[in-house]
Amino acid sequence: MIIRYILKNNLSYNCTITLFARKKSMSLISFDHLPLTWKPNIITNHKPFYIALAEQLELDIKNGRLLPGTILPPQRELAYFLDVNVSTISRAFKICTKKGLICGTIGSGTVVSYDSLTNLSLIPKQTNFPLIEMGSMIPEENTYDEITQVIKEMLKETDFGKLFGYGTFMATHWQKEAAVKFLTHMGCPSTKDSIVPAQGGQNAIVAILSGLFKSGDKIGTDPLTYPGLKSAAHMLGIQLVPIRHIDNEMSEEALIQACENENIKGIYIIPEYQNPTTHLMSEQCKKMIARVAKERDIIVIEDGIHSLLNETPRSTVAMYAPEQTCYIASLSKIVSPGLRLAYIVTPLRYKNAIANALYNLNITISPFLLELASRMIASGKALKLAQERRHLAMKCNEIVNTILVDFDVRGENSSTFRWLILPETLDAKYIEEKAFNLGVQVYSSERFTVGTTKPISAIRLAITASSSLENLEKGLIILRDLLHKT
Amino acid sequence: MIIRYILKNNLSYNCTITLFARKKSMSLISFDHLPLTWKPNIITNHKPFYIALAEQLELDIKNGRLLPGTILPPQRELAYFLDVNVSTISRAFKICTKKGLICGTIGSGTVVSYDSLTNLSLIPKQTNFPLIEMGSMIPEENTYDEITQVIKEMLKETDFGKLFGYGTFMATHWQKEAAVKFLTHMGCPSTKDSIVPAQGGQNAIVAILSGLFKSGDKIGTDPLTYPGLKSAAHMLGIQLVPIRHIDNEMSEEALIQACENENIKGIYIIPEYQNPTTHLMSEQCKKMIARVAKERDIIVIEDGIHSLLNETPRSTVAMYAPEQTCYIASLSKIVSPGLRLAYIVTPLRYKNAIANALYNLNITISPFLLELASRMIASGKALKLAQERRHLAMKCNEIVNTILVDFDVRGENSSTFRWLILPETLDAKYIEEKAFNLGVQVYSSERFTVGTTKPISAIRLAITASSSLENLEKGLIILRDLLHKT
DNA sequence: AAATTTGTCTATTTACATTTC
DNA sequence: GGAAATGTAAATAGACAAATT
Repeated sequence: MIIRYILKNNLSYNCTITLFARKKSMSLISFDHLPLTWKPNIITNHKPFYIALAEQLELDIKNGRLLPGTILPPQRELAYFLDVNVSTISRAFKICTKKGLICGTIGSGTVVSYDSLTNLSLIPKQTNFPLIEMGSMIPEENTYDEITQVIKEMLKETDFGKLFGYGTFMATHWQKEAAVKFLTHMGCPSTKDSIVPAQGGQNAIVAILSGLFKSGDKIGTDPLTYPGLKSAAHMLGIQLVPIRHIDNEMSEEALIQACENENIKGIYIIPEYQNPTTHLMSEQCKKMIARVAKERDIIVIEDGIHSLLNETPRSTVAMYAPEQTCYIASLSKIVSPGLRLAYIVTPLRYKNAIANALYNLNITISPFLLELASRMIASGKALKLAQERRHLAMKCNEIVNTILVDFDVRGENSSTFRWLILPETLDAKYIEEKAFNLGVQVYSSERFTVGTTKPISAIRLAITASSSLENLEKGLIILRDLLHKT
Repeated sequence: MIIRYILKNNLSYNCTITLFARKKSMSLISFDHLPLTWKPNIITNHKPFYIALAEQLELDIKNGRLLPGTILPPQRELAYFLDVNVSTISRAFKICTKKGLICGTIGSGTVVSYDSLTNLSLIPKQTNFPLIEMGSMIPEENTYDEITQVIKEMLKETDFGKLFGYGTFMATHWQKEAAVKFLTHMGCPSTKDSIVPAQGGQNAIVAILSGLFKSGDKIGTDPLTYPGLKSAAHMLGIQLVPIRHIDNEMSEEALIQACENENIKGIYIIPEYQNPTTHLMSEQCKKMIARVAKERDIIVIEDGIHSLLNETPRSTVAMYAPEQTCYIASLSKIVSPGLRLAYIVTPLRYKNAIANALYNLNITISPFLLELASRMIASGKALKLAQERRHLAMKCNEIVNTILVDFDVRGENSSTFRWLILPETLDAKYIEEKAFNLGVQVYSSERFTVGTTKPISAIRLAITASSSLENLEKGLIILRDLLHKT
């Protein structure tokens, strides 16, 4: 049996003793000296072997027996060790790959994901001690007087009550006009026909993913990206593939490689104020992505979530490759988080699929909120709120720059969050935990990691999330002292 | 080879000639006389065979070459005909099963689904001629003065603007109290801890499905059910299994069988005013479902979408099996469709999973709409609207009963829709088409069918959807005349 | 640059379970 | 009630392709 294996697979181990030891039936020989990084002990319990193996793998990862970054034994070695076929191992690994626990590359092996231990969802934790929130990107407390004002005006009109009927599924003409206007400020060209409204940015992402992709499809992303995309993709069985960066941007070579080898069907990007790195994508990179997308006919999901932090509109990939790009323009972050509204700009060929997905998810959106948003935009109040948001960010950033002057904190002064690079010796996750215990919530790089890219040690600071500038200052000082001490 | 096949499988065809003809290599012999119901012509085009086969099957169904109800040849016969292994056929069939195109039963064979040709989504069609809407269950045009009134009151308060901030993710205490009160009127026991708000009933369904089930899981349903469930399940790769009825209700035997053989993880039911049959579930059946659910530990998704059409609350499965049941209480149909709000009552053990799923889908819901809904409920205005809705239904039903007196039209007089049973000789889908051409939109039974249950010929009439009683009358007369004529 | 390592995919073998007759 | 018909699932065999050495 061993001989057969060697002959058939042209194996050339030079240690025959080891080879002999691999045969399970020779149970007297101990396996202890074998160099396998993982030696699962499978008790099938009448379960199919591949399922039992997958469960054991998951357990061992969750228990910390297998740490992120661990390279698992080659499937063939495991197969031999466990006396089953390679395909059986492969099948078990595939289950865990779909769960985002591991990630395999031909030639290099299978690695335990770096985010396998972080909780995917970023639901703000309930604590029984006061917490300075710099984790979730919840905009500051605000009274939103402009919105109140607009609602008051709306109430004067006789048709007001009708806004609680079903409304037109796809928005009225004038509402779409308002959307087009809004999108112009984000640098995204659009027409009334290309716009579909969704219940917020996350809802838009889920709709695009579920409408244009199917379970098993792959989407390229930055090596660190928005966790909401990760959870949505995970929910739909869509796999994310990190595209290697050069100078903080996707490298053309890596992108093309992902198209050819991984067969990705789309990419997700946040060109302005990338989450979490705060990076602003260069003109050149936008054009490169547009070109590659056109050449390979892949779908670009361009998330303009922070685009209005730019005072004047910058270019978009949607501009350069309108037939490839689904652009998401959310109002939540910029105008008001309670508005739960986002516009999707889609090429005509994808419109039906996206509209259908939205119908499956929500049936329809609130006509009241849609009308409210449209009026906020038409009246210019939406942009005014964006302006205020920028001003607040500036103020917060002054504080950040002062307190964290000794550190490498990436991000423009107009950014509502910053990216604090830690010395390589410091484990970001450890700092997140320590900070939490000191009453400051921040999120470490692991939470944003895609696949098996080992994230640099860094922390995202949502600087406009805390309830006051005083709190921000307090939180930053706690963080600074923690870093100096550690 | 043939001999081997016969020996191995103990086949006992008594016509050797036929058997000989099955061998592909004997290409001179024609296959024309073979009794296969489907003879695919597979051109692989470098695609894997199983994928090519699945695509061909889908094409042939969509093209009408394979009609709903057609029994496909046994997998073994097809395998023989195409000279491949049974498993290859099986794999191809599985792809189409997941798409809802076919449905296989061990022992009985594989059948083309009856809803394989109907468009899953019920997005109201755009027409350039006036259409009397009796298809989509869109509530009538209404001015919703009560809502306007409540918003006016809300505006007077100083904190109003804060309702456009992020709000508390899971609703405030008093909002939950309002929800509990609302749920009491629906007969569903709840506590503040067991309630999670979603953006409307459909959103709630998607959240429960994606939070508690995974791709490949099976859920039992009525043989005819709400199409929104079908599309949501389809989107998530969840398979629906029809549970056979006896006297218009799920039969205990069939339910237990589905648990044991199909391994269903849950069931979806609409006990009050079942969509589309209008059936009110008996006390006995509710108790039976609760008992079986407890015994087998399956999840009951109880959709109370029409429960408030009952003047006084009836019992719920949630009452009898609170640890098994996720109850959905939507405000859209009863209070106002523009409100986009539903409450999910969940057993504690499922709460986290559902909350997480909702976070993945929407991040959060509009605090403004949540507050508005809570006040509508607390002030008793919500129930008043439900009352109005019942009254309107009564008025509409009088008209229905008068005009369609010659027909078998199921449903209480308080129902907002009715179920028109057609003579077996009439094809419901044909009537739907004809009616549409005459300017009346109705939905035929095929749209509600799950799997391969051949639906009875029937049509759902959404009687409160048309814009006026006159229109309803006009539409019904057109329909009556059409039926008399055909 | 060639050989080796390594993950992945398709198709097959085999066993199994349920329904029908 | 037992045999046949029928779909399904697990594990295997073998080929393939990318990455590493």
